[in-house]
Amino acid sequence: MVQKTVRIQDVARAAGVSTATVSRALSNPGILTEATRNAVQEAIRQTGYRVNQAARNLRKQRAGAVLVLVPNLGNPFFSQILAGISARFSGTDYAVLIRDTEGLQDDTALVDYFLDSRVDGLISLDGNLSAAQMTGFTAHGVDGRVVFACEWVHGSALPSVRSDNVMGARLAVQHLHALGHHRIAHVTGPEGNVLTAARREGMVAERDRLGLPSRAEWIMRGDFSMESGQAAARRIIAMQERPTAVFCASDMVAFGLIATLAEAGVRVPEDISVVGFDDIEMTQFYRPPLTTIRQDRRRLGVRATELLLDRLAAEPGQEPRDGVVELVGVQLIERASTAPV
Amino acid sequence: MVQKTVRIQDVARAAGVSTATVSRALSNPGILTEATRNAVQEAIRQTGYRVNQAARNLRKQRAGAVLVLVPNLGNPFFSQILAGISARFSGTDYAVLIRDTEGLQDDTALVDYFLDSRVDGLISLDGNLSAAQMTGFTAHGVDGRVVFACEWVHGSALPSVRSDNVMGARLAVQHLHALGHHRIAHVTGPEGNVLTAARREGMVAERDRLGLPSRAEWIMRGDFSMESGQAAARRIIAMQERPTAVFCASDMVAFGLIATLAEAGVRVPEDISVVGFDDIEMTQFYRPPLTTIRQDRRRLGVRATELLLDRLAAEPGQEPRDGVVELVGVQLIERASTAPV
DNA sequence: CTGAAAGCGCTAACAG
DNA sequence: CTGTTAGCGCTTTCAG
Repeated sequence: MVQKTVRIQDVARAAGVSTATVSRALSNPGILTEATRNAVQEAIRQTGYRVNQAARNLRKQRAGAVLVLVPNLGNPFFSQILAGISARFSGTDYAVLIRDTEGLQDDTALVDYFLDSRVDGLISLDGNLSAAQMTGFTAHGVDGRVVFACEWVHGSALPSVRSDNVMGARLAVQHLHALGHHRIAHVTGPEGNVLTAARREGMVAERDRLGLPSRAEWIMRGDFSMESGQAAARRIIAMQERPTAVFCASDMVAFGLIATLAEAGVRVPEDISVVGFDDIEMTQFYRPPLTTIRQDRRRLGVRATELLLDRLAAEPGQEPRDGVVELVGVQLIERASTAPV
Repeated sequence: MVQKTVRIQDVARAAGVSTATVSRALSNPGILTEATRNAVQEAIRQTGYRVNQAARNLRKQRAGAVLVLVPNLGNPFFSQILAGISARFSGTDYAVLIRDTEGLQDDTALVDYFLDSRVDGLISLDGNLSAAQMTGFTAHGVDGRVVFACEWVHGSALPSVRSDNVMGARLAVQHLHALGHHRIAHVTGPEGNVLTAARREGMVAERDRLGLPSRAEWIMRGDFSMESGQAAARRIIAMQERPTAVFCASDMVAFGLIATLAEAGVRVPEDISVVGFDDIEMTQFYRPPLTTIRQDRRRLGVRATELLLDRLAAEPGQEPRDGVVELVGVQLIERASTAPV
């Protein structure tokens, strides 16, 4: 700031009122006479005054910011959720800080962001926060200002907004079954991830409900990446008894799988049908366009933000404490990667 | 913050020193006796003291944050740049605020972020800031704390870190020429975008240098999106005299193009070779894997951050003012979407 | 309805 | 080397 900064006092002087009155004109104009209000407004215009947020925040004992934790900023999957969060916060007087949990040492306690008065709240897209981090929140009484989006922490009562992952998996299996598929494989996400568990659970439940055969080798561990799709494809190619369809825990996995099958001359959907999960932008122009389960990622972000805003508006210590789990609906998007057996 | 917050005064009392000494122990421990330093450190540990950043920043007349402007947070292209920025700032005491320029009204001046003491600096990935925004920076003397990454503002002297877009385009054309292609088309980015201009310029220059034929209809306007690739494919299919190769201004365009050509029975690379730009994650597992120009997006972010950190360290008004243009090298990545004529 | 005054928690002269 | 003191710029009682 090179410009000589104009302070509230300058406005007060220009308007011939006290600083308290200027402050009121800003935060609660209703309680002022129209005359004074106008005078102040005129003075503000003339001086080009802008309130110093740092000072206001200090005085109001708040940080004026929230932290968003992203497992991997480089992963495009999260960008739409971020966009939703960012959009919902715009217009509020909270700044949005973003941090990748990638390089997060376990000794850099997240709760320090609160203790340092750097943030008033936290939205985590990462469900793999350590137990130490979680107890840190509770120990310092900030757990009422933490919400999860997309992922969540297994066993934690903190509020979360998530897709209906179980339903998504069921829809995928139902769709394949309707096309006549019986031998359905699944490439999971990484072990220890809550989404992995939910999607696998839904897949297994629906498969069993429909009385479809199950073979251990048809459930392959992956990690949401294209490389894990590639690995799964290689295993499938080597199988004695190949599945006729594969449900992948993410679209990226599906891409890796399809590309690798194609290299080996296995065609999708003619030889094997493939369903993804997420419906990222690319799916539509992949070859073949991918049948997948759509998650409303933007809405995940928006709703998590609204949950947090509710909590930020509450008296400290009086935040709603019920373990909110808000389920966002998913949808089967039929494209060309699935076909009758 | 529910916990009763411990202030610097509490530490001072516990250590039997003044608050100034505690402050020194924090910022400049060297000037203290070992004895006092230890006493303070012990008191800090006992009390669990953490400095209130808001207060410190107010006192130091800084915001402790930087703003990153992203044209479209939902676009995965930017995530790697963000990751680089975020990584480089971690460890510094600057928070990273992220804002989408999508919903940005032109009357919400960006300079207000500075004037409200919300940020100390700005990195813009958006080169389409209005003239009003730009003059706002200069008028308020904050232009020494603004840098651009990836994109830049045409005609502005503000520092920027960018890929060597012209070279990238030349490499693409050279590669196609080396494969025997003469009739080379180009799908551009959106009009008015600096990247569009640079890449088209490089393409045209190299084409002419090699004495390759040029036809107006072979230069098709796009906007970096898959949809514009789709549109370009339709036009190509309808052409009397089709190009044998297409250089696309982005990988996304290439995906849309290839998928749409394929639908019409035009094969890549057998019938038409395609080169993209960016080398986003997906390219490797697209079908066919895409030949493209790699941009080091992470480095773009890291270097822009370092440029900004230099400026933030300078005395206000004394920031380096030379119009830095830092070029980051690009690289041709040969995959399977290109082949000899 | 408006003003005076007391800080929010910290750092940086300025003395000693 | 350490303490005293005066604010950073704002909001919010408490009087009037």
